[in-house]
Amino acid sequence: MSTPSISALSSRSGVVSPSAAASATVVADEPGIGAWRSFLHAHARITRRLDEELQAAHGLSLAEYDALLQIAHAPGRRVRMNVLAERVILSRSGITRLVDRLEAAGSVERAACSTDARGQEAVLTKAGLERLRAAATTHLDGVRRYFLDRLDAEDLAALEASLGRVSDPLGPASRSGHEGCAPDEA
Amino acid sequence: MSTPSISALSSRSGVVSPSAAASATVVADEPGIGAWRSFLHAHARITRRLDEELQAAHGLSLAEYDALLQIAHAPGRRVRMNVLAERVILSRSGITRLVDRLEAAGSVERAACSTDARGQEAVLTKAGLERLRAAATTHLDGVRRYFLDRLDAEDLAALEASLGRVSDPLGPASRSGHEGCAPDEA
DNA sequence: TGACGATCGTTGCCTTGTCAACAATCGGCC
DNA sequence: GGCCGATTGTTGACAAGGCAACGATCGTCA
Repeated sequence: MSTPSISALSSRSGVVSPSAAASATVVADEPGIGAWRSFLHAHARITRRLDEELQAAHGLSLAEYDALLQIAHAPGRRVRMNVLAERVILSRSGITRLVDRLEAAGSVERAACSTDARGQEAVLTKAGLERLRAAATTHLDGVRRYFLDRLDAEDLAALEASLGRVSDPLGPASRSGHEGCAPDEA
Repeated sequence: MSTPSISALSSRSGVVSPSAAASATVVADEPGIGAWRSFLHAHARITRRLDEELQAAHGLSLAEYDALLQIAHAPGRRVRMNVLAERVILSRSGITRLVDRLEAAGSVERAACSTDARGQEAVLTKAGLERLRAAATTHLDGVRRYFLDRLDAEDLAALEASLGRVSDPLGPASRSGHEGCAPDEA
């Protein structure tokens, strides 16, 4: 588990020091790089913390928590592996294995998809829902402490707008609007 | 390589639908969660893209790039493993292995630390510097395309301020101000 | 109806990074 | 000076996730 780090990646100043010998310039700097570094740093620190807390308190990684949440939100509390992978931002094999774990833990069950014989759905169990509920308090508490509480409403609005703009199309991105197989739950 | 996903993690609405049967409420929602989700999403998308590009063009992961950059910025182009780990946000073992790779590629060399017999330093080689320079153009170009160009100066300033505030102390964080062993390069 | 490319979920193999344990060394305190 | 806890870098064992390949199925088009 844990966050993969990624970390920062840019420069500070074009020239290290006037006295530094040979080739002093490493990488040209640029306005805005500071924001980028803050972005990476904040992400690395916060997600690491959140993951630790979630793991310690409920034995869930952030990705697993997210998967449970996505399933819980879907109509019928079931989602095709397919779309789950997309939402949690994992490869198909990654989702297969993540669901394996959740299934082994009894939080999720697999079910054949009624309209597509190739398909599998991940269905949230009662135990899974319970686990998610418990984990949510821990998680949301962390998000508040590390993120929300440090920003006022204005900051949050600005952040959401900026970051939303940043991640929107991002090149040749595919987007499907489907959900699962079952139309809905009774 | 690639980004570890992490993904989003919160809720949309407290109640799924008035018609949804049994326990409809999954997780309580909260103002600001939208910003948080944007944050995670933007990070996942962008770093994945940047990592792919860097990997394809120069065979470097984002973490490796960052490590090279950190070393290049240090006085003498050398850094203690110790502090390098801290800056790249990796565990000590993680840094050992990352430097192993860079060393195998000829981008870095290990050297004993003059003032602490336990210590090792990662020293940037000429080839490493060259590689970093080449990679930097690719990388900075990506950062611009995916991040900087989508935000105006005001957004960037706001982002930097907000995110900086968010990642600052973050609880019991240690901070050392050291650099390496050698005072500086001739 | 049958053939053919596309899609779905899974699996084997690989890479990356973590944790725990280790030997070597440091630093302080007696 | 010598002991003892703390720190440093490395290693072994492991978890997580990606890619490529697979068998099964779908959808389309002839």
